Amino acid sequence: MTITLSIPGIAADDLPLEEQAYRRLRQALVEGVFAPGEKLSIRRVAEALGTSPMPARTALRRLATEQALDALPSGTVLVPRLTRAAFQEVSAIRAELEPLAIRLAASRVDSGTLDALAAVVAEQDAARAAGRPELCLQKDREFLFGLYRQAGAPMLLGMIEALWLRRGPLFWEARWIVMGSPPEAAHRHGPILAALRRGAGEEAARELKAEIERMTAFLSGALQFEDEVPAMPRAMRARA
Amino acid sequence: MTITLSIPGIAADDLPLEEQAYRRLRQALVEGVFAPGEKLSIRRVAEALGTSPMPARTALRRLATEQALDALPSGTVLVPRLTRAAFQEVSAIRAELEPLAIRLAASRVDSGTLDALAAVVAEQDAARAAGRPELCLQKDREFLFGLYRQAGAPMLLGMIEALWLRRGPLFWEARWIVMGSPPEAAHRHGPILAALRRGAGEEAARELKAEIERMTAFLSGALQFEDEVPAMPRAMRARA
DNA sequence: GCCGAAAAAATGTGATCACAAAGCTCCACC
DNA sequence: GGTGGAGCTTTGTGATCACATTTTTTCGGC
Repeated sequence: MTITLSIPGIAADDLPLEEQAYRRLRQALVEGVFAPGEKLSIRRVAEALGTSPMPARTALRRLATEQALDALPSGTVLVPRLTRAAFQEVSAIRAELEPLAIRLAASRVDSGTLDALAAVVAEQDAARAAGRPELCLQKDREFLFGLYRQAGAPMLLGMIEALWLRRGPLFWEARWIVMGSPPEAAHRHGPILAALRRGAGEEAARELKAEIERMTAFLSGALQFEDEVPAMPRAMRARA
Repeated sequence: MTITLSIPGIAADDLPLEEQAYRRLRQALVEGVFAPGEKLSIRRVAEALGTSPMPARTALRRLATEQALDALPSGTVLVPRLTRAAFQEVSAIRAELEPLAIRLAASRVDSGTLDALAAVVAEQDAARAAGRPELCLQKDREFLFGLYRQAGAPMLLGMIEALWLRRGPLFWEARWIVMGSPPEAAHRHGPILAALRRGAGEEAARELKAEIERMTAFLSGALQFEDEVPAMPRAMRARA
């Protein structure tokens, strides 16, 4: 029962079903649609996606391979619980890789791109002032990845994306905390931009590293992790 | 036509065929069985493995996901050519992540493990003296990963393994160069061990970083990369 | 001899089926 | 009331088939 969802000529989604499944699952993971610890069975996901089990199976395997999902020895795959240790591990790796990306980008970025990034920072500040946390986080991501893309290092970019994916659900839950947090916990991208304009890549990298470590310390104190929650809520959301 | 290759009770390879295919392909990649740029079709690999196309397909996809293989837009997968830029990118990432692993391991290793690692270093020196490059590289890997495992950081370990996998074929080709190289190009693990015994994790990390950067600079000058070879040999090895 | 179009082969994708193992349910029995 | 096991359900795995697309080969024409 294959149902074409849109006119084949117009649609941009002529991608393989497996790719669509992968992206939708990935998006759902970032958005925190699934509860940590929830089992994702191939057939259930396939049904939710309206496809045969095959694309779902491949997509789930891909996500498990990049550790965005955990795999049981039986083969069953489930949404990982981000423990405190895992959060700190992800943060420690970020604190090494993202400054490296900044250093690489520093010698390649042009002033036009820096202007565009400055605009993103301004939009982020506006979003924060307007009390729109999800837009604020989106702009934050836009700024950083816009910069990382300039590094011209595709593998590094992929690894950083995987880290963000892993951290995704937790960070999404934490957005309200971030909004109501004291000023010292807010991202400060201005100094990074300033350093880059001066061509001081090393300094920009140090700024970012400090920012990540500051944010990690704050969240580490503000968040309650999966391994510290006595009872698991176990939400039953089958949508994908 | 499913042929059980060994007695089900005794064999340790009761793993899923997909897992076996994945490991064999991975091993083959590290050993440089495939020529860079060689296309690996699902059916050909499946035939070489003696299975149906399905496990081969999943295994190839997994390897492509972790960027151990390149994927064409058509879906065809091929052995990546390690360009100079890619080699330097991998090295730059290694120079950040592996020292981090050392730092994390520093506060957790016990002296017994350090003794065992010292033995590995001794074995490596012996292998070098005996002119056995493959054993020497094996011991090198054994030493470093033995240390990284102590970090208690599974994601980090997985990322480092992926980096080594990507670098694998090239490094394998380079083993003769490394053997005949001047002393300043040889790995020096002694100082790392010494620093760890003193509990100076930061110093050990700096040592390793310097070692990786030294090695990178040397290989960068000694090796001829895929993007710098005028004609591609295009070996036809179908074995898996 | 060389270029290009048509035919043929090969390839990736996805659906469906069969099967074995793991998990769960429910009821009998202690 | 608690426990254990039989039976059913669900799950992952792997094979096979059909189909559309891409790639290669081949052959005709310039």
